[in-house]
Amino acid sequence: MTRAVTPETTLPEPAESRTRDRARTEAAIIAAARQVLAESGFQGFGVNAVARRADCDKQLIYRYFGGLEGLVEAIGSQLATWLEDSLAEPGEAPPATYADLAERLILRFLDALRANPLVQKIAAWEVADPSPLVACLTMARGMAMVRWIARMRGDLTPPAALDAPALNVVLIAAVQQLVLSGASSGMFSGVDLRTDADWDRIRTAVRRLVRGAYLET
Amino acid sequence: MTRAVTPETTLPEPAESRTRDRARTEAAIIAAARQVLAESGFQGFGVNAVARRADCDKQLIYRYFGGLEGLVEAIGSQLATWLEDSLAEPGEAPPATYADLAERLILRFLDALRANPLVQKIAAWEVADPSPLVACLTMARGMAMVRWIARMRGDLTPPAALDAPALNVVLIAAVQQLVLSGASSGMFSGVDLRTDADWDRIRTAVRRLVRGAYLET
DNA sequence: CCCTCATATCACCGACCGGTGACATGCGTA
DNA sequence: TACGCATGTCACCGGTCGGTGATATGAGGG
Repeated sequence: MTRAVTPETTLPEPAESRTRDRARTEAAIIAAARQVLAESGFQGFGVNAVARRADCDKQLIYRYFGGLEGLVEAIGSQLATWLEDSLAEPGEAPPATYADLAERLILRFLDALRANPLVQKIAAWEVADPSPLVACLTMARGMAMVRWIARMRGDLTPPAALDAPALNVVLIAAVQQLVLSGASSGMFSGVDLRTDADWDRIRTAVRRLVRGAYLET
Repeated sequence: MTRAVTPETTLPEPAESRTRDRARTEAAIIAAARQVLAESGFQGFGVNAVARRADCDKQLIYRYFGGLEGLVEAIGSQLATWLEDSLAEPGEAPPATYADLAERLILRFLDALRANPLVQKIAAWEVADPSPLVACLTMARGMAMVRWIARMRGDLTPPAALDAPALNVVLIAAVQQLVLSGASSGMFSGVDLRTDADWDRIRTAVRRLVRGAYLET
């Protein structure tokens, strides 16, 4: 025991110290941030938690990203493209009517959001804490949504007498709220949102609402 | 300066020291808790913040309520009755059809929630942080909702072929998400939610959805 | 080979948090 | 009047947070 500073207890692998590769470290930090956010939500999302998860010093977050702000921006820029990919369905026949389009839109969004804890946590973050930190994420998510809708719409036009954007946004909002509530508490307003059968009820109701709104004279 | 412990700087009114009234103090603490929650959200909702706002020592929160848990329960028990009162409209003609009932239900809920920052913050809390602390609030809110719906429904019965609870819960969820997003960021998915005109768009869309779902053959 | 600099780590700071024990004080009562 | 207890106050603890300056260390170029 020449140097009794007791640092050896924390170093099981002293030979392989560290890769010393900035790009790799940055990627690890971003991945850690996404994991922390997806698992713990924006509560407990901070420099310390991300650094712990990435197994590096938090100083690197400040050096490479300029703090949490820059890190969140980096996540946001990734998120936009990733979200669109997650929503797109490559070999799908284009919808025949606008009601078909709207129905497919809403139900696809339901499945995609339900399968994505990270986006769920971001959406919850948006409503629970209107901090400037989350503004870029909100923006990225919103732009991805409208681009996806525009691309999926193609040249279909909604009935002129209807406010299709308002109708769609109401149903999108419904899906988002139900998915968030289902993920957090398993129900909403007395209706269970756990099993696939529960969600089939919701899907049926959504279909009914879309059909009734768009197909009626 | 006989006792130079410097406590005089913090006592501008030494004569009126304090009322020494437990019931009054408890009420002040509950009121402070509701204010903190309504203004700052569940972030920054803690013993220290509430005690500061109530202008008393946080020790009293532990003594009188057994900690934050008991305080939240006290708020929850108040909330249930208060919510129902806020939603009820005394001298209102009963709805003629189930579609009328549903439409009135949804739109009333929209206005009531939009006017209540406290309930908004509680709703946001529910989806953002599924902690046991908020469970009683969720419960109180849910029970108030179903009682209110049952009381408003009277003896009207929905069309047998429809899953009315599912349809209603979808629209209630939509309203809640839109109100929360509007309050936090002023928009949702690219649609503005600030002015009364914006909300009239939403109301029209909701009406259209209700009519289409319930009145169609 | 050595020097340099980017990379990574460490130690520390002030602030705030939830929680608790000890103390002061005034009200009701014996 | 004097005591006891409920009410109110204060100081302190351990812990975590965001943020920063100083320092080690390894890779690559002269």
